[in-house]
Amino acid sequence: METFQSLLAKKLSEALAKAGLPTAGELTPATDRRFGDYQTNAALVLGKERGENPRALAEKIAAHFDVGDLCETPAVAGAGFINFTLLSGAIEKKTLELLRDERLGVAETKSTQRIVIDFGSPNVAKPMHVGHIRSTVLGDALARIARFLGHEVIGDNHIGDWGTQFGMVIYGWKNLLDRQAMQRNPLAEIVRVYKETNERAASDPQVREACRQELVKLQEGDKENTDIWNECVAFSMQDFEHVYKLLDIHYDIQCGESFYHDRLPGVVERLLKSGIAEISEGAVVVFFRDNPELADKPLIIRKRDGGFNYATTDLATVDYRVNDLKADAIWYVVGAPQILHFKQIFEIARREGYTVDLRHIIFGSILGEDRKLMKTRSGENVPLRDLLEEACKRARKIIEEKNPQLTEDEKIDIAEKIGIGAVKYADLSQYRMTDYIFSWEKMLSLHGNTAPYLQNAYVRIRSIFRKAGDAAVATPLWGVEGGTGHRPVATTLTLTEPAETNLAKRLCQFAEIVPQVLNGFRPNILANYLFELANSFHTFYEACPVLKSSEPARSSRLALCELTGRVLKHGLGLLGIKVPERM
RNA sequence: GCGCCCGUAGCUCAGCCGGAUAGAGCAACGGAUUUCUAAUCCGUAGGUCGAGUGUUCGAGUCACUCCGGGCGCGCCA
Repeated sequence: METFQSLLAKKLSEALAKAGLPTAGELTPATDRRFGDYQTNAALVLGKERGENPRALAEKIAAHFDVGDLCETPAVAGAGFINFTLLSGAIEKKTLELLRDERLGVAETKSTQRIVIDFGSPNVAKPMHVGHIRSTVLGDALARIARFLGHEVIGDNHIGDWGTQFGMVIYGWKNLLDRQAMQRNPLAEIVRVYKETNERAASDPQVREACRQELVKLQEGDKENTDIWNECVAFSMQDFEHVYKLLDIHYDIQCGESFYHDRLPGVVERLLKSGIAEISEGAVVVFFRDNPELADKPLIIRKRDGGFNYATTDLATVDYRVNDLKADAIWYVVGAPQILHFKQIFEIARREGYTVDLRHIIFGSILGEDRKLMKTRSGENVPLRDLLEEACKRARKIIEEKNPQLTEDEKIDIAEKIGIGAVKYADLSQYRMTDYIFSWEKMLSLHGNTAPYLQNAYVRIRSIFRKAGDAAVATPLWGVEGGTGHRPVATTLTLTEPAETNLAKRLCQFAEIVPQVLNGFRPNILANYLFELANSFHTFYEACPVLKSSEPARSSRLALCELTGRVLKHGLGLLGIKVPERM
């Protein structure tokens, strides 16, 4: 199914050809309602190229434009814009098509890729905290969207389970462990001894050296240290799993840093052999002398003491993902501070001849309400687990106020959908590059541009269908998955009220918006669209009674409700956000 | 010192490859509910897009300079 935008774009290039003009400019949604629904700047672009009067060119193009039953006669306006206004018949027809389409009009991509998405990546023996939200939630949303568009996605959790910190963890385990505390809350105790060791090591060189020795023993395969390591990983994984369950995050694979341990020597050897790396001051280093940007920024891939670092691991990871997983693209959803690191890694991969499409998807920092950076190390960060539970608790409180008659099970379920949804939406609705100001108030506010606002639109729709009963909504919706379980009786649509037409147009735009998300990795444009859709629905809801209206309006409006509900549910689903039936 | 990111309404933010008179939400103020969930809707007010130069039919968007904030730059990840 084609979108209005692509249909009009096609007609535009036909018109240009008929007018003897080359393809030029673009066809976009109108910037303002006054200008109709879509616009093109083709005449402006051509006017500039050929030194001709843009308005005259616009008139010429418009004259050759075959409107069919799609839109009104194109209008030339301003400096030479051509504006298109859809005919309501075309909107009605398209809306009916969408009702029958389980993909809601969204076309699958023509160039399917196998994409490894590296996101989340918490560290073992460190608590997951607010700083992990962005990578996890953003990566998951991108994975869902890419998958929906037809890509083959492999979500990979590159867990930090093999770093230098394990020297400290093992040292702390051996010297500082409180067995009783360990039984009560294993992860908390591991974190405690790690932190304490960290502090001791900072001031005591002997402790530092001891930690280093423990790390070397672990890397050499020492039995005792390996056992400790295994236990630490297992305890941490339990905590991660709990959080992932709450967040509804699912990975296809979880190849942490330790997974690549055996491959590291081979990476260094290969790079030395090919001359990409060289030995410098005892370490193995890659220089980028012919790259002005990186010329003074070499990358160490083997330390003087023979140890490997995360650069080595990341290089081995590229190998694995390309050679074993057969990835066409790898997306790293990792914070902005690592820009330089990935530039270096990508440059090495390029030198080695890899053609895989490597993307570093960066995002801004998480700031406290004081606008200062939330430190990730040895700070008093809110554990993610507590944060999410707090979100649910606060949602629960509001549910008790608004809807106390719900059953206990319903309240728990709804509180989770609202609380978690609020946290995710607060993040995803913002452009990823913008620094994120963490605020309980904002995150959990149930007013304005928030998940609960969108969820409420869905709930209102569901309420209508519950009230409508069997007579109005006899059979399931064409068995479509993701349908709301009922189908409107309408086989034709009659849009008369402005609120109806606006809502229908909005619904038609879903298919135009979703593919754009991957262009720049911006889930916020989908969030923004859904907010506008919910807004259009609420306006419609206020202005247009559904069940109390008479035919044919009643059936038409039920159809609009049905479709709105499905787009909201599916759209929020692409962001990893669930919708409740009541709230 | 070098590099990257950011600077838009009182606050939090949209604004994709340059397009028409820069948009939302919150807060403020004024309205709307015998109603399918008011967790809502409608309206009013609010701006030198950090500053300046340049590129052109056209700049929040591109280039350069400066100011302010953040991050990063050889053995942590």
